[in-house]
Amino acid sequence: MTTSAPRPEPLPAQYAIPLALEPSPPALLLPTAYHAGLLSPALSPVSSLHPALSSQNAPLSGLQFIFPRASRPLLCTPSFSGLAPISHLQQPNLHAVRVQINAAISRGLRFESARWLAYRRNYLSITINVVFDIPLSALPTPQPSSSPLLPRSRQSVDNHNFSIVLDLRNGSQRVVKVKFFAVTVVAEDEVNGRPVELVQHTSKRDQGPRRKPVVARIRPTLSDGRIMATPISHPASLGAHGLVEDFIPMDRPASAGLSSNNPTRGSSTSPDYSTGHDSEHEQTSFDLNHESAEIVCFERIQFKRATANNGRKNTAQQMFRVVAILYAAVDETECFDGVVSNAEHGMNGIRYLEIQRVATGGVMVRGRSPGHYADRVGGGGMIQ
DNA sequence: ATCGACACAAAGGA
DNA sequence: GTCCTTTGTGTCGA
Repeated sequence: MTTSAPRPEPLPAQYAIPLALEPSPPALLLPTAYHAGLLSPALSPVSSLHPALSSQNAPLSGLQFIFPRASRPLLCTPSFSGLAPISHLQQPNLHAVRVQINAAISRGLRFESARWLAYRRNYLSITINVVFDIPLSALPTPQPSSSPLLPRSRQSVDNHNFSIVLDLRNGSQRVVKVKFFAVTVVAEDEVNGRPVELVQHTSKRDQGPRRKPVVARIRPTLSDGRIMATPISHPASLGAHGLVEDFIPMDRPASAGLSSNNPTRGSSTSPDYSTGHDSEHEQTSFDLNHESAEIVCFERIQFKRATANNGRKNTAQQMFRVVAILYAAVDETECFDGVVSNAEHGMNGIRYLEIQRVATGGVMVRGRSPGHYADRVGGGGMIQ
């Protein structure tokens, strides 16, 4: 043990209560906090949790961790603030659909010296949960072809129950049916909004590919009277914790996951990036696994670069923020040049329209080892 | 200074 | 106990 510092000690109790430290609106402690109703008191808790989640759905005062290795400093998360929707969803009956994106960084950040701190080389886990807020009276008719694998309390909801209102340059609007929804995570400079690259590793880390975080397709699911967004996944991609660790990238056919010989030894669930076409397969060809939770979890995310001027006095400290984005995918043919909305091209005639995003406040990202900063003037990893 | 690559070590699971 | 996987981080060179 001459080259490595000892494992970090468990966080002192005061660090495990970000609510008391976070200056911005209340933050999540755990993904399960969504289900405890902490984030959205107007919404009822979900009862159809995956056992791995529900068994740990203890009161937050117990500070239960849903991830292993309790010695890691986990589960401090800055709050994500909602911004104004960029596009508007509605149902065919013109009922407006409000969207709530709940996101948390459940691993990889520390709260130190009154700011959020990350290390470029350490993994982040970012969880996203989406709730489509529709009055019970306006709930769509469930699909008759709902998967028999679904728990009785859940039924998939046809994406075509949702439309998006596109603003056109000529001032008019156009209503387009949603083919499917997707979420992703990006980062940007807190001051100027310029993109900051994130990378996602496989469990092989340096031996595997590094990619941008995938755009994870999700499916609206009627769950106990609410429409939640369930990650579309396949059994091999479910991790040991019951959380989804891997998603169908935009450029991977949905059917590939079912036939891939993705090893499931241990908790390793390496994403398979080898195949490469987009798919417009409707999710009906891809039954929702009954173990899926209503949480998308992006594992092994890293900042590609550090913030500038870390630890230098009399210089402007650069800060990054993490952004969770909800997209609605529509047919490119329906989305002609007059569309004002923020759109990104997918493959095979799909265009991703941003519905809404939520973002953290500033996060300082250190590029070197913790020991480097601990040795600085002030010691103890002082940031100044 | 930053960042990628290589390496070692610690923790946990099989 | 061993062996393997995962991941934090020390170090070095570009």
